[in-house]
Amino acid sequence: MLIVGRPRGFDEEMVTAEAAALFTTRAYDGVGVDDLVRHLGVHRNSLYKTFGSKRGLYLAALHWHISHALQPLIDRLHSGRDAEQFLDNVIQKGDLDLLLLAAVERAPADAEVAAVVARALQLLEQALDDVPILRSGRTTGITPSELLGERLRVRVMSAHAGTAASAG
Amino acid sequence: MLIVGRPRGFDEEMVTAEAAALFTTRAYDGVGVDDLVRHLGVHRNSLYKTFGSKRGLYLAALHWHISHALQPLIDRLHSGRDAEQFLDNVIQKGDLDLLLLAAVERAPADAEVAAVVARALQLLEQALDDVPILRSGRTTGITPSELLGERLRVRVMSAHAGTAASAG
DNA sequence: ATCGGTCAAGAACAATCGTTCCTAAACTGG
DNA sequence: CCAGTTTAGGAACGATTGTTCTTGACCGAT
Repeated sequence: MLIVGRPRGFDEEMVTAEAAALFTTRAYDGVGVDDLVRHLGVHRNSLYKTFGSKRGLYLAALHWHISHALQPLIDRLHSGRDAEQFLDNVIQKGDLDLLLLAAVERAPADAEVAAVVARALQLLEQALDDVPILRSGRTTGITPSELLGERLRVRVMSAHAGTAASAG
Repeated sequence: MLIVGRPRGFDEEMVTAEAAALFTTRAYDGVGVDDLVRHLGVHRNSLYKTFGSKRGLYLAALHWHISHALQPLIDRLHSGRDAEQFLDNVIQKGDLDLLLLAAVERAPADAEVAAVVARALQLLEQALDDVPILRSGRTTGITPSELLGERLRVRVMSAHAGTAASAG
């Protein structure tokens, strides 16, 4: 027994990570299965065999995002090491953009996403509560709302930057 | 001259307002033209004749939202009348949710939306800067980021509420 | 009453959506 | 080498996407 069959030609976690990257750039409905197949290099059948559905892949990507982007930030906040750098990466580089998109766009339409995002925000809030962060010279608390809100603004300005440089 | 032809069977601004309501609940790609036709009571041809495309209708709805939801808030902030009530409606009732969705989901994909949203956030920031708002007993400034970020959180929690009442 | 114009109603368009089916390929245990 | 099991490849599914075409209803001016 314990017959395995043909081995996989892809790394499941790597595929999940790249799917997360795709779902970060465009919204859920804006990413087609064709896009996923193209960018991930994995064929339809394998995706459906592994993740069950497009939604399953999205949920996997969301969980990966929380484990590999949110959790490290929370850890740093609790330890105090490089916390500011991580927070800056959230705001400037968009390290939590998938969570941001899930919160604004997906959560109202998908109850499971709403639950996952709510839990994530709760964990983030606890981490931010425990460790007041040095912000712009003053020691003050910062909430998940402020963090994601600030990221939201930078994201919009970044999208606007490439459009009109001379506009007021 | 000045021949008019058959009169319209719908109010353009009312249709724009209802479209705004639809684009607030679901994301842009999540709202089909069929949905618009169904909920607005206006037929395809009329929509395309009036707004040119689905995107045109969305942009009209976004502009309407800014004129009829954001601008009144800005006016109240400058006059100081009922400002807190309006801010609370933004956070609790989601009076700026279309702007929130446009900022997070649509702006990165549509340059014109990015420009409109950036301008809107700029106007909101000026209004919030001019008039410090009394918040939770303390007089302190509030930024658009904090406002929309707080709304984001309430929105997620609201979506999560109907799902699991006993979950921690 | 007839023409020029706009609007309404619905069928129809090609394209894309998420998903499934079928067959060949690649591996392990007998 | 053959049976058994899993993945890869690609065509194909019905449904829905945004958009356009066709036909007829309605209005103001001649």
